[in-house]
Amino acid sequence: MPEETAPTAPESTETPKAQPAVTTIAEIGKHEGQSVILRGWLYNSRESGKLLFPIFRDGTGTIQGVAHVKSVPAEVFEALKGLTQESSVIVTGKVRADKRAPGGYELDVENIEVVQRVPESAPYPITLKEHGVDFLMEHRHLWIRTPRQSAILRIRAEIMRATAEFFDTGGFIRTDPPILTPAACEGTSTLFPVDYFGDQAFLTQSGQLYAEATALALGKVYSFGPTFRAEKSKTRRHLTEFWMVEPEAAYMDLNGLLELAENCLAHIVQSVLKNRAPELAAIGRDITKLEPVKAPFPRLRYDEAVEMLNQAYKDGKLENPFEYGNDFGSPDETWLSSQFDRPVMVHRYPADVKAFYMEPDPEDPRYALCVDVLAPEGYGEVIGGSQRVSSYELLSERIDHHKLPREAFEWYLDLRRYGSVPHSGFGMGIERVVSWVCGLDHVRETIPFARTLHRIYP
RNA sequence: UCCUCAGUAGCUCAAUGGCAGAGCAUUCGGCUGUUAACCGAAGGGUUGUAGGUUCGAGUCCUACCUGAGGAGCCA
Repeated sequence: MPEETAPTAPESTETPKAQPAVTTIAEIGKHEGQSVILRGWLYNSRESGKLLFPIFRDGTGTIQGVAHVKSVPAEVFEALKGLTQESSVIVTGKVRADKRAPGGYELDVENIEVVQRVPESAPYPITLKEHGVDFLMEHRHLWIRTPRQSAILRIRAEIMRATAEFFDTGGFIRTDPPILTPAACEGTSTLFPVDYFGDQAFLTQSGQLYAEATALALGKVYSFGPTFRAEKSKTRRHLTEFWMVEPEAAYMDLNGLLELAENCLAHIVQSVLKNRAPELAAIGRDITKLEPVKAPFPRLRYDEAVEMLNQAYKDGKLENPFEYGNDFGSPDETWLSSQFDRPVMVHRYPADVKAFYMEPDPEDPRYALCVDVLAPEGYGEVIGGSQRVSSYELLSERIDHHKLPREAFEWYLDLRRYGSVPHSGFGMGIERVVSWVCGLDHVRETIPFARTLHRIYP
């Protein structure tokens, strides 16, 4: 955490005496008893006659200021009195510990410079009162200023940092795939078309196939970037643009992949617990639900998971019976994941319901060497991965069988022509991980500007 | 694409088929420890759109528009 760098205090060409230090609200405890400068915004203010209680925020937290008509210069009192919500201010004040303050400190205001005053005629639209989701999303550019939303975005940043740290320190080389692609990677999802100098191109829906190529070049790799799905999904788990991390490793089998997935998620969750405890508290997250998230995770074969679902149906815990051979539906995943105190890894699904590039289990080729990792508390799938088909003949056959455009996959087949090896990888949806770690009920709050079926503004 | 629900003041919501309301926000006034501060007053409306039923529609009917939640598909 780098210290705040030197201020460019725009005021005073006067006495070059000892200037109060510029600091942040998060660091304010280090300056108890001293005068400091905070640069931020007016979050809210309460007024009681001759006594004003402006609440400031600066992106790192909030702190209540106190200004009495007799304790500050008249022009300072006037500037503060009736100051509008979210006006930007540079405030000087003395830090005082106070048991009544939620953060432990208050600021006795000494001076204030109003950088920009929000006019009364067009007041800040987001009040401290309740708002509907649609209104908040329409004002997302302002909604992210609220303590809860900024805490979520800080946790998101920590999750992304810890993810990169996990792979960087684990010998994985970051090799980002193209975002503009010539054809469907998996041939299933709906893609966003783009005009590419007169040719049809698409926004990527997965970097996996490219990661396979870089893995065979560099050994262990990962990609980390945005992904696009044009599916008309309208649920709390879907975005049309989301961030995915995709590790891929040569000579790694399914067992290695399972270990990688559980270690990755455990590292992420433990990092957030360690480095973002105040933010977790700010959003009211029950951290006893996160503390058990350590390797090893429970592992279930698809067949075992199906048995559990059948029993749950018999016991009346599930509305609909599960039909063997299908992929799990959303209610099935929700119920399964809620049976464990940490993510559960379901592996070896029937090959028929899985993607064409997944390696069949040599012990029983009706099953695929794949895994879905389901987060607890009903959050469902956060990771999907598999060992990849390494045989040229089998992959070639699968491409034909799925009626994929063969010429678009020639380069991918080359990976099996020239030094093919067993290799594995997975994709992890960052927003779903953030949603689970934060205990949110919708992924749209996990990214600064969510792109959903009916929203591309702001 | 399918199912369900919702659209009334800037925001959150009320209103039995019978005068369009409240809280917050804004403006004005009051208040020396407030915690979404409080007290008093004022301004603020084409009830999503278009038709229909009715003496009378925010309310009932039809269509459409917009959005939300779920299913499917996925991360």
